[in-house]
Amino acid sequence: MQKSAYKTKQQELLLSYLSKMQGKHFTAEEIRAHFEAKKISIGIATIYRQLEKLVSEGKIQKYFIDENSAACFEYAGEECRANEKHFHLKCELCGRLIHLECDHLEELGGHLKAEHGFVINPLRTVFYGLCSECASKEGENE
Amino acid sequence: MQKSAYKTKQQELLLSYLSKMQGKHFTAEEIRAHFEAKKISIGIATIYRQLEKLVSEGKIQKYFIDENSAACFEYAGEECRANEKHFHLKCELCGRLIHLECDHLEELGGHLKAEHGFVINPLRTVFYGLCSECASKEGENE
DNA sequence: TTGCGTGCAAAGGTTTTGCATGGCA
DNA sequence: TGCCATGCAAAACCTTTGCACGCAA
Repeated sequence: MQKSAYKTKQQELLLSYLSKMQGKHFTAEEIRAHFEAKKISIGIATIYRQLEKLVSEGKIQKYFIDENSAACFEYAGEECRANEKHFHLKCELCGRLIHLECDHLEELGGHLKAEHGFVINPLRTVFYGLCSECASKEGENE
Repeated sequence: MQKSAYKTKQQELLLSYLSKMQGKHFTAEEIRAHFEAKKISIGIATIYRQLEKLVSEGKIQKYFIDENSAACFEYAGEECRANEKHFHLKCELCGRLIHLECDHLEELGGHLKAEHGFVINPLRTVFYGLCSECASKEGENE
């Protein structure tokens, strides 16, 4: 299970970049483009392999935003990991991804566990719907 | 907006099949295989086009279960459509997809709207986590 | 007859994999 | 030196699209 015997430059670069950008999301391609802009070339395959490893180690998370677009990754800070209140909202109209911390959601987790035996994973769960701006726009038209 | 001027055999077959299988989920490929087994050949492109139309009409829903596997579709019964309490839970371990109706979740929708201006779409939102069985198994190991 | 829906094949995009090379220990 | 990680290219996968044909109205 412990196979990451070697430390490499790409590994470090990647992790340090992600950790500096807490609270933001990235696709594999965006990461590659970022380093390319800095004249650092990292193969896309390497990025995918590193991200996969980091996900399995719990250092970053992977989100499914849209099935036809690329997966999003985000650094999991220490606070964030132990946080049952942090959820993601995805607007179906404008595509915005919103971070939300709310006690009510923590409560929801407790309820699902107590009443339904389901242990929710806030790090992977995404709520779909309409953000406030798009919802009010929609309201005008209907 | 109303362009479905024509009724076709494939259309009927597809909708009647999906409506008979309420509460179950299908991928486009599974649908194709089902009809092939019955010696009825429907092109995969046609299935995708029909499903897309049915989704935009609200007759079926589309779920993102895993980003690297195919999208899942499910018939939206009348009761189901007007239902703010119907949510899906996806077990990350055993892969099971659970249907859940719960007043608490309806309340959650109200809270998100009132406090955060976010209008949740229950038909697309999937909660990830561990089902009761997998959660208890995990508990033993830890 | 008109034109939408179908089917096939090709294209599109994201992610994975095989294999030779390079770098860490 | 030994072996993991990298990089490139090719493959795999799901989904969309272009185009000609067939079928519904």
